[in-house]
Amino acid sequence: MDRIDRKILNLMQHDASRTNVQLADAVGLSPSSCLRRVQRLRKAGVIDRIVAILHPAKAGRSLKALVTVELKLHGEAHMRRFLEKACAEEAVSQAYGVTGETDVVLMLRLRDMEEFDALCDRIFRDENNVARFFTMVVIRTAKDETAIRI
Amino acid sequence: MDRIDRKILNLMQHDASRTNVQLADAVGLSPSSCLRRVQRLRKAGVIDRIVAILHPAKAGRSLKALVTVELKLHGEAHMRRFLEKACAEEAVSQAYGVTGETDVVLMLRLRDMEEFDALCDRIFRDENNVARFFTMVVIRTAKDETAIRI
DNA sequence: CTTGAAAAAAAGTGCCC
DNA sequence: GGGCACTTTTTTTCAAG
Repeated sequence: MDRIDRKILNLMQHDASRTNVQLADAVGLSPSSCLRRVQRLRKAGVIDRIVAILHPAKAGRSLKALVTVELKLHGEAHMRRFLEKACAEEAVSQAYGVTGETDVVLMLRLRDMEEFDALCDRIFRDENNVARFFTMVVIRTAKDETAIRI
Repeated sequence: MDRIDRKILNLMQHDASRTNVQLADAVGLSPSSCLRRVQRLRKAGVIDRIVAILHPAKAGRSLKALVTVELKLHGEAHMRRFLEKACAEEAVSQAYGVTGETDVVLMLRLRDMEEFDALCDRIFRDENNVARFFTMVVIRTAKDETAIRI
C-alpha cells in the first residue's frame, strides 16, 4: 500500500466510473500496471464494492431521521436481538451499537411520516425491551460522504 | 421510472461493477436498451455518482463515533457557521442539522482517540457557540448501507 | 518483482429498423 | 425496445528494466 495505491483509492472513492485508461493517466501509470493494482486492491478486500449512489430526492425517500434507543436490558444478547430486528427493516440504512447515554443509534431513510409511525410501532413500541427512544429528524444534510481519507 | 428502471437502480446500488451486458441480462433487456436507460438515469441525476466503498478496517480509519451537538445560539446563521466548520474537517463523514434535543449530529471516522481529542479542540471546545456535546463511540456496526430502497 | 507495449477479446456506442 | 456495424476499453501475453 504505497502512495500510488492511496491515490487510486482516493480517486475511486469519489468517482469509480472512470475507465482504466483515465485512471492510469490520473495516477501517472500505464493502463496495465494500474489495472493490476486495482485488481489487487479488490482481491485484498480494501475495495469492498463499487456502487451507484442515488440522489435521495430524485429517487424518493428524501426524509431522513436519526433515532437514539435506550434498552431496558443492556446485555450483549439483548443488544444483538434488537439490532437484528432493526436491520431487517429496509428503512434502516445504518445501525450502530454505541457507548454513552444510549445503546443504539439508527439512521432512517423514509418516504413520509406514516412510514415512520409504522416503523416505530414495529421496532420501538411493540418491542418490550426498549426503555426510551429519541427521534431527530434531519432538516439539513451538510455532508454525507462515503469516502474515507487514507 | 418504471419497474425495469427501479430494478436497474437496485442492482447498481449494490454492485455497479457489472458490465452493461451483465446488467442487461439481469434485467431482461438487450444491451443497447439497458445502456440507454442507465444513461438516462445518470443524465437525470437519479444516479448521482459511482463510487468505490472501502473496507474501513483494511483502509485505516476504523474508529467511528457519533456526536450530538447543542448550540448556544440556535439561529440559522449560527447553525450554518457551525456546520461549515464541521464539514471542513476530513474526519467528519456526515453532518446533519436536526430537530429534537440537539441541533447537530456528526458522524466521525477516526484513526485513533488522539485524532478525536484534537478534533474536539478545534470544533467543540474552541468554538464558543457550543453549549454541550455528547459522544457516542460506535462499538458495533450492524448495518451501513448506501442503497436506498425505491 | 514491477512496468510497459502490443495483441486479442470483450464491451460500449450510435444509427438503423 | 432490438439488431448490427464501429469504436473504445479491457485483458492477456510477453519482453525489458
